[in-house]
Amino acid sequence: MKSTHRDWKERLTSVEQEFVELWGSMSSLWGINPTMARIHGIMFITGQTMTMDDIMERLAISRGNVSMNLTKLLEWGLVKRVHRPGDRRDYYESIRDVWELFTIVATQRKRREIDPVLSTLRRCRDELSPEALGARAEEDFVQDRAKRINDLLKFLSLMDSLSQKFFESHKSLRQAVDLLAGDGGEE
Amino acid sequence: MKSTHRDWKERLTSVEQEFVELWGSMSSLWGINPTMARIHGIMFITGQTMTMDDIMERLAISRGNVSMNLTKLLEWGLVKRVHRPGDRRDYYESIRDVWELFTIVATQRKRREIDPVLSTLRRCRDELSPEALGARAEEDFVQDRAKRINDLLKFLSLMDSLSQKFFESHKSLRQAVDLLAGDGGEE
DNA sequence: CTATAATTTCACGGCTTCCTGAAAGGATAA
DNA sequence: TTATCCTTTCAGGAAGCCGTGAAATTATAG
Repeated sequence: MKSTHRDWKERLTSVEQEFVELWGSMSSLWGINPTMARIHGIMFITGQTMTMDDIMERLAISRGNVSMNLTKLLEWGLVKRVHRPGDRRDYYESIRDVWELFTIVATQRKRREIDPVLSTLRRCRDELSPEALGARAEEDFVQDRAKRINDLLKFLSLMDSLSQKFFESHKSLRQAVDLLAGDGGEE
Repeated sequence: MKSTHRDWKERLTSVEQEFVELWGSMSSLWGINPTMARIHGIMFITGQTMTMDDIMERLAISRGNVSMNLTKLLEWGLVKRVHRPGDRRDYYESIRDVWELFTIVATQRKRREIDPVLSTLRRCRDELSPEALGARAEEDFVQDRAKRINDLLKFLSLMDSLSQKFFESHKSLRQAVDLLAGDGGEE
């Protein structure tokens, strides 16, 4: 019962490690690369502000790698740079709030991936319109393709506006959920 | 005004091509590879049933590639195999309905990626519980990590059940949307 | 301004993922 | 059964992505 101090610290570290790997494997879901996710993960789970050297050591990766991925994380807005008086080094810390995290990821993916898809689809639609094809737009072949594209556009626009509404109301939704759920665990 | 026949057919094909490339570039959003998405795309946009040779020719890829990716598409349930009497070859066709498509993709991603994440997170939570760590679970360090993991679990479980409800009601939601929207285009 | 500390950039190499084409496997008709 | 047609499998190779480490750049202290 004496040497448990080292024990539980090691246990804690190994859980952190497990979490970081989990975060890394989720990266495809976020649309980022595994290392970028891991760097975020280690700061998120520990809640610590870290220097590049801390991260290099903890994840056993090179300085360049850390630098490049931190830059991306800053661009995404998932991580913030902070300074300490009397210390030249840059420190970094993760956004802490889960809802905010999720909102950022969803917003970025929408902007980077979904919006371009929508505009390409609209261009496809216009290329099949009577304005572009004249009377030939009446052909069954054309009508058929046009209908599919329109159905897609309708659907994606709907999803888009639904998610928009969801995120706009996320603060109140969150309050509601917190109230309803109390502090009573997850399930 | 005579030679427009070739013209508009080419225009149509080029729009189809554009769509297929769009579908390919969306693949990361779906969690599949670009070729798999393209194969699905060409069947979806044309609405045709196709043989392996049709697809090989249209996308300029090898037989083995088509075969492997069709197998995956069948596993996902995005494509069905159909037969024609008096023809030995296998024909394939895409699911037509946009909502069904989306439901399938979302369900598969959940099963393949989100569910495993949830169970790993639960394991992390249990490893930080008093049952596993004894009195050390009271330490601030541990409490802190445990809280983050619990917040995450709460959040993800909520999202999970929300999306569950969304998909369960997708038929009625769809009817409602169709009714409300009429046939009046996308925006 | 110079020296030093910290960070960023980027060419190169390693790794993973994907694709090809040929060979094996399977099904149908004769 | 054998011949023919079609599909699947898989070893090897190509292509793209990712990480490294050293050099270049930037920032700060003296």
